[in-house]
Amino acid sequence: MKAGSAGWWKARYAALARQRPRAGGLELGRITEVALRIVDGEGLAALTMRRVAEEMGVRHTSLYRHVASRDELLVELVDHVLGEVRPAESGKGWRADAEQSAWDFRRVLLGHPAIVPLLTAGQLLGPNALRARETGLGLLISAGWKPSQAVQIYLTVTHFVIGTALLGTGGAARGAGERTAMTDLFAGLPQYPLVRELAVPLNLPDGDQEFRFGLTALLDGIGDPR
Amino acid sequence: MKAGSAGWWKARYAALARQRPRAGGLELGRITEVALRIVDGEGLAALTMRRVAEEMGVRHTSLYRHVASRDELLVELVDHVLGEVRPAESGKGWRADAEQSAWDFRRVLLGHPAIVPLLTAGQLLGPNALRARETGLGLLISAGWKPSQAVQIYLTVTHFVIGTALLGTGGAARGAGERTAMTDLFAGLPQYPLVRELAVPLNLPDGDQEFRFGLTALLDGIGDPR
DNA sequence: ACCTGAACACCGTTCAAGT
DNA sequence: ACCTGAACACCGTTCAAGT
Repeated sequence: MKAGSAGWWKARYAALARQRPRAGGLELGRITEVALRIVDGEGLAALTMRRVAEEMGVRHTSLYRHVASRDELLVELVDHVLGEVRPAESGKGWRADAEQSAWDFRRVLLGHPAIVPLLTAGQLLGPNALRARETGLGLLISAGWKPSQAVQIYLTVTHFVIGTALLGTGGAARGAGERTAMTDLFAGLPQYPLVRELAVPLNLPDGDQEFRFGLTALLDGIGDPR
Repeated sequence: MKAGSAGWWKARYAALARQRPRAGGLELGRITEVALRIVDGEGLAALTMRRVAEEMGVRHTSLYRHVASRDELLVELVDHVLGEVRPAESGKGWRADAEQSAWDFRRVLLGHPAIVPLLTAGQLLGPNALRARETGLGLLISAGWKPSQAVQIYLTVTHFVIGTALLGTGGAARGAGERTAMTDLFAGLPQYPLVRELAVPLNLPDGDQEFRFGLTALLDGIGDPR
């Protein structure tokens, strides 16, 4: 059973419903917290089973009593992070709500850049993901969009947020060193005059501004329910 | 020197310019081809140095004579794939050109789904990436967009194409098995009625249709140069 | 100049054994 | 029920040695 698949989540939901408040604090919850701390601080590559175990003062083989694989841990981690997204409630109409939701989703993702690539691994079917989906669709449908349009809009905007988070964090040239290296590189490549001339805005994009530009264009282009 | 960084590419361009047509066919070119074949057929995880070497009838340690690391091989692979993108030449105005470029870029990415995640690793500074960038910016600027606007539009559309390719290939539920598993899952989750009702369009999105919808909205929202 | 063999320092995962 | 120790089958990478 592949971690994160529909079948996997079905078993997972069943386990959650069955679960009694255990004595020593949920072990999986603690593992997830430790994993998130490692990932936030040192990136995804630093998240090894051995490292998590070390942090918890336990042998790495013990973790397999609580989590079936590293992949499964990553799936739990993703839904845990999605739990930080707050439901939109601007009261200013669907477009304002959509904008606020998008910005809030972005805020959460930028807070945990290392887990963003994991959002592309497959369907997001955890409780927090489904809650956000339900809220988003409800917002659009009660604003007058037909269900099929609501799906389209929801997917497009969500994918836009994930895509820009993914490309904004990886793509920007941080630090003065990388910036001068870039100038150096283009200085020796006269065959690309526009690329060279526009090196600064191209390579030091203001992520928030690009996000605002794209989101505005997208929502302008979508228009209003008709 | 981190593979794919500006400094790394500078050295790489210098090496390319210095290079004479070698006797036995470029070794790095052959390595890249073998790597692409593996990746296309079996995914990124199957691309190990040992596997590439085996495919070439050589010991894996020999590869390090031609490529400094696996990361470096991945960077070469990405630019190699970007070489498949064809320059747009519709002759029907900037918007038609932009649409055609976006669809062509999408076509290339869907042809090599396993390398799409690599596009988010950092700046794309290889010769094929810069050529595409130069062409795209030229197209926009000669259509009347100001350079700063051209950069904004170019980045937004490019990121949109990458983002949808990334999320479309990973997100869709392929196959009847996964589809019935999804139905099964939602049947047991009455707390998400909209998610359940709209399970089919949400989880079996037509990637091309979502792409068309989003691209149209984006370009509609961007409008024309003013 | 290029390839080989042995070795190092890591991984994730399994499983019998202990308590 | 939970943790441990040893082991397996992998990785990427380095480097002295061969030709």
